[in-house]
Amino acid sequence: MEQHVRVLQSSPLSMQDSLRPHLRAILDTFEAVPDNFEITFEEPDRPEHGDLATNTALRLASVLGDNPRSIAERLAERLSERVDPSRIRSVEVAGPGFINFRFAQDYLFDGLADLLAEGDAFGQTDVGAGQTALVEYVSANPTGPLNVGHGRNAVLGDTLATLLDWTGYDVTREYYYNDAGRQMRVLARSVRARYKALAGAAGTTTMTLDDGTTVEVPEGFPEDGYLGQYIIDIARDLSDEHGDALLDTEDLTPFRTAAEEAIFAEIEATLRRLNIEMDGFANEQALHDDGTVQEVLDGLTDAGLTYEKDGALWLKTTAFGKEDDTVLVKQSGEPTYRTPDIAYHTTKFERGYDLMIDVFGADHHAAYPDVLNALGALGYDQERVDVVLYQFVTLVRGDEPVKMSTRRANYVTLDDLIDEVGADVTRFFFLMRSPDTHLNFDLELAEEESEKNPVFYLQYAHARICSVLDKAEEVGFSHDDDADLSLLTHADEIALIKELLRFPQELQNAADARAPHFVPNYLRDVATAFSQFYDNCRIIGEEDALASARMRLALAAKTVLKNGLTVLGIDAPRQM
RNA sequence: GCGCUCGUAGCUCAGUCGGACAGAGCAUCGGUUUCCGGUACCGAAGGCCGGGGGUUCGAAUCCUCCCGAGCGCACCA
Repeated sequence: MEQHVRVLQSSPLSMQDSLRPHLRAILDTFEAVPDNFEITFEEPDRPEHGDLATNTALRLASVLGDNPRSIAERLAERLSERVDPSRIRSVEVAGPGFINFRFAQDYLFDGLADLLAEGDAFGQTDVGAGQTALVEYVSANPTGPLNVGHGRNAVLGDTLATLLDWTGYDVTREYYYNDAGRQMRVLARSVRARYKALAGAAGTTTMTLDDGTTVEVPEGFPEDGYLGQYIIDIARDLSDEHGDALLDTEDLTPFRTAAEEAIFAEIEATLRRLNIEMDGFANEQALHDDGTVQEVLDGLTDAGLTYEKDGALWLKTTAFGKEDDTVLVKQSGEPTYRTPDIAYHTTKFERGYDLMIDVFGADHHAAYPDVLNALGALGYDQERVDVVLYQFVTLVRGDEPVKMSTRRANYVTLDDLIDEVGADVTRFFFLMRSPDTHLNFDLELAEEESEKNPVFYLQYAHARICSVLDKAEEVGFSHDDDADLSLLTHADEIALIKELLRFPQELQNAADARAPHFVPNYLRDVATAFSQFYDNCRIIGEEDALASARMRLALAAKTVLKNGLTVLGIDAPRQM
């Protein structure tokens, strides 16, 4: 905890924490104020409203039956007597009854010194210390290359994991896939048909797709088989390795295994390009093999939540408020995807995670409540599972939507996207919007390496600071850590310091709200504040003491940009 | 029909405990450089926050009804 206090010492969060007890003590002297009255602070939008504000008086008006302005006056007067003048410069009543606080400059300089001392670790907090978190993401079944939607999932999940890591959690990144169901069977049959065709053991036939067009496929190719070129490549590899030896085998296993391995290798390679490395993989088959799936079925049955009908086993989801019950085990004896999914989640609980986050596409929204409710029925605390849903991605090029057909596998793959715009831009564009909004990914804008492209604005600011610091050192200036930071009194210097000190809180908010997009938005503000400072405050040419102090401030800005981009998984280049 | 997400400037979007005159980027128009990276900075213009009703001292934010968009509503995942 000592670490936590030290890290946050300079941020507005700790200022709130230090002001709150004072205000609480004052409120305690008012009979009518309930003990559980919540004291809240906000960071005002406008500088003339100070650095921190509270609406306490406004909210007490009805409770006390007095006008908010006069309540505020009384509170402010007593607060002024209590606060530490080395941290708070002024306490004022403003507007309808807000109490505005202004930070003392020494408080800012101390914060800046702390920031510089922490360096690469600045921004880390330990509010999650001692807690473990599992983030499940990507979780695409290995039936083909990752698409653009998987990309949003992957980048969101990865960044959420990093955010939790930076806020103190012990984080595990996990990828779950279904390797036991129908999809993998269709995949194996698709490969087998291609393999037979390559060996000359199958003729060709035509198949009509949903859009009315026809394609040539081998005889025996599944109705809903996978049409991509990668299937043929896998078949060819099998043919090279085994010759005709697999022609007569009825067992799909060699085809399935070969496909799974080949496709997984591709998926992992794609993820690696995006700086994504999973800690572990979990698969459905293992849950069947070790009996977890059966335990779940037994548990739900013991809870009285299942029944048999039409040869299938049903889950009474109506008991959770749904319109219809849903099938757990099909007539065929095979479970639906839901059942192993519940089983998988029980393994997360059994492994003892305090927090479990699932990243799912919007198309899952109807399904996950069943999983959560089933977990609740099995005695697990569903509050510990948090589902982050993201809306779909549309690729556009200027005004033109990019047409895609999943069926034909002629969609733009995630690899194609990375080839076209690069990993940094890919990550940034997926992260800069709220998961809740439908994402328009503009390839034209993404490819533009100019000021129009927000990721370059941040990278440019970082590169520029590196360049300026190098130049200043070349001509004989230095930024010792004993520089006198109190020389930084220009309005743009103060504004930049305040912006930089918000970083730990900003990461905290992003982690708490599961909202990675807070970070790109914040970093843009940092880059803007730096640019304004840079425009109005020279370094080279100033007297040594001031130049040193400004170099320290530039270094601090560089640190925040670098750390922020690191959290986003994006490179912070020294030059563009 | 039901459910989820969304509807904010010309475009793409912030605004996540309801707060003080609604923000950013791009696009448009205008300005800034003897000087550290102008891929920058400053300014202007641009909004009945989809619409109606309600709660509140106060609503883009909460409730309700309507309109519109996307996604779901499988013994597919």
